Amino acid sequence: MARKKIDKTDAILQAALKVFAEHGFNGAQISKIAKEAGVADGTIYLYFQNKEDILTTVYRTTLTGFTQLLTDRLKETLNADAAIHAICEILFTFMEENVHIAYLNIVELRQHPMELRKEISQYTSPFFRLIEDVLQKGKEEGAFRPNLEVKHARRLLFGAMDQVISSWLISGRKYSLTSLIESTTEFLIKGLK
Amino acid sequence: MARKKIDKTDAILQAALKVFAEHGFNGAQISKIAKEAGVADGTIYLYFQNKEDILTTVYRTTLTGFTQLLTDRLKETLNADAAIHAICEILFTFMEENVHIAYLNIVELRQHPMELRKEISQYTSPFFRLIEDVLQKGKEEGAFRPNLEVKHARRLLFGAMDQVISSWLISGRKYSLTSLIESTTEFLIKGLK
Amino acid sequence: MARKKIDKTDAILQAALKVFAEHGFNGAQISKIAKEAGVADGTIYLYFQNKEDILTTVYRTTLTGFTQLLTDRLKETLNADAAIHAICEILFTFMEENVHIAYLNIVELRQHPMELRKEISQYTSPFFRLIEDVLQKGKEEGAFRPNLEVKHARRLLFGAMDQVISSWLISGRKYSLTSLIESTTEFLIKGLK
Amino acid sequence: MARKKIDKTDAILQAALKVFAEHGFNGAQISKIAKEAGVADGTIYLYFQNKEDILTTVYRTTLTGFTQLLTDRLKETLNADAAIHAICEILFTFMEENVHIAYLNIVELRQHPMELRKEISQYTSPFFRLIEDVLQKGKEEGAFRPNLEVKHARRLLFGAMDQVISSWLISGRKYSLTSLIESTTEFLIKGLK
DNA sequence: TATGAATGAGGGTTCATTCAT
DNA sequence: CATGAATGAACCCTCATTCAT
Repeated sequence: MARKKIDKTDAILQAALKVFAEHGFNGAQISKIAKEAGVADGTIYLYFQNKEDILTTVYRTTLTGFTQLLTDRLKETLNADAAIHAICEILFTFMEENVHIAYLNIVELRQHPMELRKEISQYTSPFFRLIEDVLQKGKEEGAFRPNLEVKHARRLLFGAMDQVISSWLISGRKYSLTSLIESTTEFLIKGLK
Repeated sequence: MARKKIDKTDAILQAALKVFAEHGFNGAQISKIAKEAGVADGTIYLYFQNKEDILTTVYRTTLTGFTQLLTDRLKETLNADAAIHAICEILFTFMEENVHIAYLNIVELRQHPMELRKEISQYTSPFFRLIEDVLQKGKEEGAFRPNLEVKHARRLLFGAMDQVISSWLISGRKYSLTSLIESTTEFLIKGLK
Repeated sequence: MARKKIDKTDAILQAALKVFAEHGFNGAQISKIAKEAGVADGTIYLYFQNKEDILTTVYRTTLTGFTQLLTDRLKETLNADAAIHAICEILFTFMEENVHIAYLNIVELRQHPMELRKEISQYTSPFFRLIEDVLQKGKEEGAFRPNLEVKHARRLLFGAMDQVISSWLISGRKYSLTSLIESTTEFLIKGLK
Repeated sequence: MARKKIDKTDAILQAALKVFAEHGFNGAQISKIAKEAGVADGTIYLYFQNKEDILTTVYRTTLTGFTQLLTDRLKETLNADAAIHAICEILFTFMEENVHIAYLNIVELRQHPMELRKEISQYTSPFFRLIEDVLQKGKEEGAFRPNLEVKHARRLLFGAMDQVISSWLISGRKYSLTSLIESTTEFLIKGLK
């Protein structure tokens, strides 16, 4: 029973991720999501409060999963430079393997009223904190310059990588995203020295 | 007469910029824009084809103005490093002085159907080309590393700066954006070496 | 279930017939039709594509029904003169019993862009062909004059009857339409001899 | 001055006739009529009360002119049969020479709320009375059958001719209307005997 | 739980009419 | 008299949400 409930919730979230990514929040009708999930329109409201709740949940589960993945991987890294490399590698690989999430990110992350955006940023912050931890440790280890403002640096890092991903998507994914890991990492690490 | 027409066009564009920035494209009702501009709903359609046309025009005028400003300023720069500094300075200063444009940028730039997005990218590309020119020249001058892929580097640069601006806006502009010019420039230039 | 769907489709068509007949296509607001049908505005769009689709469907069902009725009746007629009489009788009787259809006919039949008109003429042509068949057979049987141009004669016939109906409606139906069957038939048959 | 006023009134009426005929009442925007007439939108309201007033006036002037023409011609006819022939000839010839009026007739004559239609029928009645006079005289002369109900016969006559004109227009005027005078007249006269 | 038919508020756009110049 | 910019009411259609089954 509980199992069934999770299955259906999942089906809806999967469907929503796809439809949101393809059409954006406004272009994603509930009926489209329902059809994609193989349930009735009304059923969706048994699992979610409203359309916004679906989007929020999609973000939460997605980002939680990604953050967990990154956390695990960072434990294996030996030094700050390797950690930066790992972050970029994990991010690019993950996006190349989960294109819907990548699209959702650029299509939706920036288009909402401040209110909703704050709700969403709640789920990005663990990811951001991971980056900041790496930067902080790198600073303490002497790998990065001592006057580095960690939060600001995190924004520069994330912004740069995010833009690379966006451009790749907008181009229609005509080239490999992971092939850009090395050159991107070089830029980032040098910038932090 | 002609003067009056320009005035009204301008009033509508100003209003539209504000309302689009505050509510996004979908949340911006024509009636809201009209009220803000101090005209009747129908009047807007004497100056613009439709809602999309307003957004497009806002982008065009806005970005054209900014690009012109940047072009002029870049002529005065002596070397590649100074040019990078100038780009960041002009961008941050402009955004701090034109908050609506800044908001519009993060709220709208990425949320539209591909068709409209291509229309818009038409107006961002001159700006991007300016950055690329600087990078190319810097490469040739030996200021940046020789294996730099110009387009990719432009994305890294723009993404990093863009994210700094976004974060500043999302924070509610609680700190000064221009105060971040130096630290941002340092990151960018080092990354390019 | 299916039953219910048909009922609602029918209710909307009935309402539409009435409202179209009273106000014409342009004067017939969807909300008026919805109210008359006892449904919400949006419900109409669950059964029809758009306003035009409603009108088209009204015509189709209406004219199909009438043509069927006439076809059946014509099978029983013995000669050409009787057939002409039957056509007039069926037409006048039908219109007297279905006033809305009569009104719709004169209010709407001729007022639309060519495109829509062609769509509609699709449903009138079976009726016209029935008349033409009668005329052709009458010609062959020697009941009508041999140099009769069938299509032209059909227009004369239909026009004459149609005008009688129109005048009757415009008069406010102050007299009986069916009482004019004999005199009308006499005119038509003599004209064809 | 007075002359000028008439000129402009005329220009507007000519333009309105054309635009109404081409697009129907609802499809005929005031701005279209104004442009066609070579005046400003507002100017139209110096000469007419509103859009409906323009249509009404177009009908009045048009039909008055035609009725006058017919009156003159009927004076020359020697007998009832010749008069019927004359009516058909004048009507078909006039319509072939004034296509806009012909179109206006079928596009508009039947599409209006009863109120407006009665206003218009005011201007058609002189024409109808002319036909009725011919029929009455023919009855008295013994040219037509004695039990002929004049009004009813007029409707049959007019309806038949009107339909021939309509079909001709709808066909795109691919054949000559006047070539149908003889066959039409034959039908009408025989029907009246 | 699940369904999907029904709801009805909301919004972009048109265009007859007005009025300041 | 003439202009045409401005007005704003009106209307078709969409779609998130509800609720009877």
